[in-house]
Amino acid sequence: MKSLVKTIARRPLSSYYSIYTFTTQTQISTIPPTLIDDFTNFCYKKDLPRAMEAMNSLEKRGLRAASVTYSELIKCCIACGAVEQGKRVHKHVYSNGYKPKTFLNNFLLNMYIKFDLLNEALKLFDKMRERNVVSWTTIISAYCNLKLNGDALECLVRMQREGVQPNMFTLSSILRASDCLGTLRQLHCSIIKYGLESDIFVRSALIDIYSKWGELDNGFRVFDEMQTGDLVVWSSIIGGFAQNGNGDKALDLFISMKRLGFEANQGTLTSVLRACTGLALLELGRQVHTHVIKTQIDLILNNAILDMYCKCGSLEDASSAFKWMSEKDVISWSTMISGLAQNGYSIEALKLFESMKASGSKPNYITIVGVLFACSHAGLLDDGWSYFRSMKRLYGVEPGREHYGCIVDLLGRAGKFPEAVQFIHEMKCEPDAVIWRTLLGACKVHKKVGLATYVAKKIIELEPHHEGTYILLSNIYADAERWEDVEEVRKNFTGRGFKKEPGCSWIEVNKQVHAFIFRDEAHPQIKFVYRELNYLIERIRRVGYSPDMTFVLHDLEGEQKEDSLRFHSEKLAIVYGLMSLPKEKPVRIIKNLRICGDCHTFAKLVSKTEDRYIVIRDPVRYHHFRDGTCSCGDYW
DNA sequence: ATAGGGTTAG
Repeated sequence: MKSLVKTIARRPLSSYYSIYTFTTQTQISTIPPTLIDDFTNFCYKKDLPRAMEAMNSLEKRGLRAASVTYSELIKCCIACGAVEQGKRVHKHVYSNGYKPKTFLNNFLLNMYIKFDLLNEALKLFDKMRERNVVSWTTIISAYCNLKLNGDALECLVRMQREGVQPNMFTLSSILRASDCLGTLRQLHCSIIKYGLESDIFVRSALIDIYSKWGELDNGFRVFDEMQTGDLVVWSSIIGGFAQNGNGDKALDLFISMKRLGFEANQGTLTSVLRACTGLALLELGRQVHTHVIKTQIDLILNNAILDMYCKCGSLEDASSAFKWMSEKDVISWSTMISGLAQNGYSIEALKLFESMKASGSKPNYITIVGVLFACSHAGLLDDGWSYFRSMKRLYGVEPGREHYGCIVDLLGRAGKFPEAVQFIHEMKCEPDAVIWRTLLGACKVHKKVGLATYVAKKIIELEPHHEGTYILLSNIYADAERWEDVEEVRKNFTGRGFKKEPGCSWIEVNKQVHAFIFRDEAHPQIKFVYRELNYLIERIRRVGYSPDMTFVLHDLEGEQKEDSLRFHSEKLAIVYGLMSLPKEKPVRIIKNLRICGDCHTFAKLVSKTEDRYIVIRDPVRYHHFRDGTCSCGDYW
């Protein structure tokens, strides 16, 4: 009403009367300035319903507010997710042949993108007279979000041909669209050319994308030259190392970041947890968990916590964290199912899968991998087959390499070799080295030397540089005491410039990691460890232990053979754990190579004679030793 | 007005 008085007061007295009479006849809304003011106020107050009403009234009278007012209203529609209202605004803005300014069009573009209406946005975009860098960036980032990388890159060319130069917004957004390293390098060149490398958004995007393309070195270079950075840049580089299996470096950087006074958020801590997961640092991971539990845990962080506990072999912690989660998504369920399966709790994993379905959560590709893995791990041939055969129909998931791999494993473990080979040939995709190596693993378990030779040849054709293949094959020959063949493989292996990676096992004691490397005597207490180990071997010899010589890679003689077995790194780590941890604490060992049969027997017997719970994580499987048995059922 | 990092398998 205030504005009404003002307007009227400015007019000469005669027209005051005429307006007054006029309004009483045709309702108050004919007085335009009031309406526009009200409209503006409603928009700024985010009162969508009344703003829309006011806009309709304006429209009826062919009136229009200022562009900023409309942009406020569009923001309001976006915030409320009001699609229909948004479209009405669009129509109104364009009514009576009016041509809105570019910035208002950009607001409309942005609105359609936020509403996932790319086509509407494109229709508008094509009609716009002027398209500035914001218009282009809006479209490009929409393409990037939809993973339409080609379209995004094409836009980058088109905009420049129209004379619009990309800015830091454009480039930080389009980096994700790199379809190969070449593209990435070209984009990086453009960034340098436009002098945008120091922008923190561009920097974090560069670090991230280099890391995703496996060239973290380049990402680190960008990071290292940094003068100014923020939490996201730090998180990108920490995440990069964590995702590329360099947990050490990730944790180092995390410490540097903290020293500079940055407070980690949930995103950063998710990466830190992933680093703990990779290194199997249960105690450090637990520390992160207890820290975040006091503040805030979102779904992604919670999932990372679950995974950390599973991969550190502590299913008790994982299950309880899972139970307390207020919200669970497919990833939570899948993590838990795979975690149980990998740790040898197949039945529990399958039960959890049933609960998942009952909860209404829809299994995805990865969930089914976990389910099939559970079946193959426990040798549940029939269940595995039936899940595999019905996955498409029941869950809409087309079988892929990983699923085929599980079935090959399932058949191989069951000793059904003709079926496994036939299955591989009938798969819908070309068998790769991973599939054949699965079969090779089964050959080892069932001592199928002949088939192993054939399979290994296939693998070496496909992947000549994979060390694991040679080691596996040589062990298969050693098993069969075919020493000439062992020597042949060894020659082939070293001839290609490989060296067998030394076995390394580590254990976390009192927030410190103690690593033991085969034939390495650097550990300060190594003498005591050896002494204890000898006592221990004597004790378990009495309950029937005799070193199993077939697990020595090279053809050595008698005593020497036993010595090299005796000092396998996991035995040293186990002994150290027994010596330094209280009896009720599990001895958790992590190692870089697969566990050998002799160490496996050793661990089983020790768990019995010493009455200890021992967990060993090797690169592919978990072994929980309790009371003389292992969760893997001696099948790995 | 437009932009960046975090979770499941292999």
